[in-house]
Amino acid sequence: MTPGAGADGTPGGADTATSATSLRADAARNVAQIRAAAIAAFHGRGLGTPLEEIAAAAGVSKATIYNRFGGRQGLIDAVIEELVGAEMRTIMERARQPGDPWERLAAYITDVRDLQYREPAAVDVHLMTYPDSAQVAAQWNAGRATGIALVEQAHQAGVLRADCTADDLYQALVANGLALRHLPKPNREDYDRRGRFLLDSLRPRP
Amino acid sequence: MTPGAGADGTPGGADTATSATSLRADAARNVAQIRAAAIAAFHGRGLGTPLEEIAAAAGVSKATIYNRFGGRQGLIDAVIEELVGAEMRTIMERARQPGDPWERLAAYITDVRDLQYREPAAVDVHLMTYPDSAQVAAQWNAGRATGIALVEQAHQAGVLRADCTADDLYQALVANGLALRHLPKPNREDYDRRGRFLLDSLRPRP
DNA sequence: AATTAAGTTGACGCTACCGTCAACTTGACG
DNA sequence: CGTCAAGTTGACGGTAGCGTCAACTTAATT
Repeated sequence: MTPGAGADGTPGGADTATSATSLRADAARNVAQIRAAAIAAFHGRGLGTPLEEIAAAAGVSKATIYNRFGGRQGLIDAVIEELVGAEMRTIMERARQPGDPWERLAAYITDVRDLQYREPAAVDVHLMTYPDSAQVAAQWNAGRATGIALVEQAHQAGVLRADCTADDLYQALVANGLALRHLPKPNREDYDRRGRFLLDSLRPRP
Repeated sequence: MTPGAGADGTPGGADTATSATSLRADAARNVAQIRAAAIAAFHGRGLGTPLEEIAAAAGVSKATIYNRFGGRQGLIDAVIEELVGAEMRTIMERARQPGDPWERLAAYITDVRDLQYREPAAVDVHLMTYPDSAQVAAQWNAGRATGIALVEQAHQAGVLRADCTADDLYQALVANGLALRHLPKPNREDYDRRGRFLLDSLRPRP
């Protein structure tokens, strides 16, 4: 049996929770070490971190990652929830809470920007750098749907400038992520001030 | 004598204008073809275009580019003025014209964004992707100085929100360039609308 | 047309990453 | 403690780009 799973990414059945489908002890240990190393590496360098680096950090060979996870995609699928999904879900939940439409939209934007600042891997999700990962695609879609809904509600309440589309919002957030990825990281003060500029630019023109 | 020039980038003396320092006829022809190919390639793909591609388009071997220009840097130096410098200079001149400080700042931002939209190589200059090219560094500095001056004058006239710095402006323009570089090119209508958002976000808060 | 300096280039070695496989090692079980 | 399927890995071949050099070609000069 080919160990690496082409599509599902969980060859031995090492789902985030139930990693019990009869893995030999050493293999189970390696899975854990690789996951931990991947989380650390993705956190520091984004989802494009060379697999050999992750393997070295986990104390295994690159080939073992292919054996256990089937490649980068499977590895991403195995850790993206813990790395980004949980936080994104919290943010979207907060945005779905009843309340003032503008406050909710502003909170969403602020929260996403904050996540991008803290977590390079989130930028990869927002950019869909690895669109073939089912998990990433799902999270991307969820975020997109939330943004669309918030924009629509804000429009209906008249608290968002009329000519602003959901795509404009998406574009602004992605551009922000790209800047974080490619430019020296701004200090928090500057970053937050620019966040305020963005929010201000979205208010209805007086 | 080593042909490729380490620092000045013009080995045979093939300055933009006076390419007369005794190049053999075939070599002079090659220089012209390489320049033309580089301009076309940089225009389409930015300053990172593989040299082998440019060489092929020019009908020469990659090594000839190294012989005549000393590598990517020299090649950039040889064409960046024609490719970007001229337009940037026009833009800066327009911004230095006497007139309403806000109009001038807004025109500068609009013009730079427009140039970025039309010319990928301009984005490389704004990003300083190749900081070792003297020409590129010079253009970058000139643009930066112009931006700083415009921001200062706008502040003095009270037409720019007080908490906006020149770095904020730089960051916004660079993020815009990054988005153009890494995302599907937006249509003109969307792009211009977002430009208006940016300008609006810079006005003093009421 | 002979000479030769100037010019060109194919082929090479280098870096950095990916993905694979035959051969080896080892945990688990009788 | 032997057996062997499960697991690991070093080494390999592939891609994509860079920069260099010895060997070859050719324009210019006499």
